[in-house]
Amino acid sequence: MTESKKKYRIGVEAALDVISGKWKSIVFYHLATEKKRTNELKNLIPQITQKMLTKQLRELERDGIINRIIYKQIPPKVEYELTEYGRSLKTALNYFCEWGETHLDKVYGDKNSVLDNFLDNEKHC
Amino acid sequence: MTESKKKYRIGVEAALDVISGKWKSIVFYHLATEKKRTNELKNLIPQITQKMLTKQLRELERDGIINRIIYKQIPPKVEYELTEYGRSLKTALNYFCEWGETHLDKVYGDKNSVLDNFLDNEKHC
DNA sequence: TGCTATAGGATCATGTATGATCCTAAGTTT
DNA sequence: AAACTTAGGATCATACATGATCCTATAGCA
Repeated sequence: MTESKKKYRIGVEAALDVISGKWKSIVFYHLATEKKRTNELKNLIPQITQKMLTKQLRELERDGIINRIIYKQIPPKVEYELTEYGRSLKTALNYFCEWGETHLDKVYGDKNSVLDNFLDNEKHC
Repeated sequence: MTESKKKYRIGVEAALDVISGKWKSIVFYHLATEKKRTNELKNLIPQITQKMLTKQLRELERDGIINRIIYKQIPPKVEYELTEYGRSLKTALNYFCEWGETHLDKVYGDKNSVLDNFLDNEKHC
């Protein structure tokens, strides 16, 4: 996704370029419900470093998935939200999420033994 | 996907572990139509090295996505086919593929300028 | 005997993604 | 004036994914 005119063989490759990686799907997930400030995201994903978070957000922005909303104030305030285009990814990701949970059930007997319970009160998919 | 009891936050992460990587989706795609011998796959994906192909196939097999069929003969003959479970990924991947093609259209104006035409005669999704 | 065909193992090299740590700007509050 | 707050840049280190190249087993056939 970085080089100009990278070659793809099937659409899946292009989609994976946009959403794969260690953090992107999680960031997407959190933004899917509503827009969030940088620090909110950081708190929702404690293990991510500042640098990685920024990098993922930049790439998602470059790919048109999220908007970056800058408030002119000190201390700085920045919010991120899904774009309309980003929301169009939801359906596909939802199928992926369902399949993934089924897969975890299959591999571990019970998906809840490996799914962090940080989202207990929300739906995962 | 390699460690035992890796932690996930959402199902998407588990699904991505199974199908992301530089070659997996392509291998899956080729097996989605019908089973293939190792060398057939190698020829369909000329850029992949023998080592990488074998590695992807082993991982897909470990994750229950494909079957490895060994014919007891010399020279060796091995075929790979999607399992029933592997076929259950098709729907989700199809959505991903459609979205990916749309994305390429959006980014490059025309997806066909970046999609290798090695599949001209077949559907991409 | 020596060659071919097929699947894949072994070794070493490189590239890309991720991570840890420290630094900055500039208003506001004390 | 000093400390606080927030977003994120800069640097250096490491881990993991991918790649290039060479080697092997074995039966059949020329």
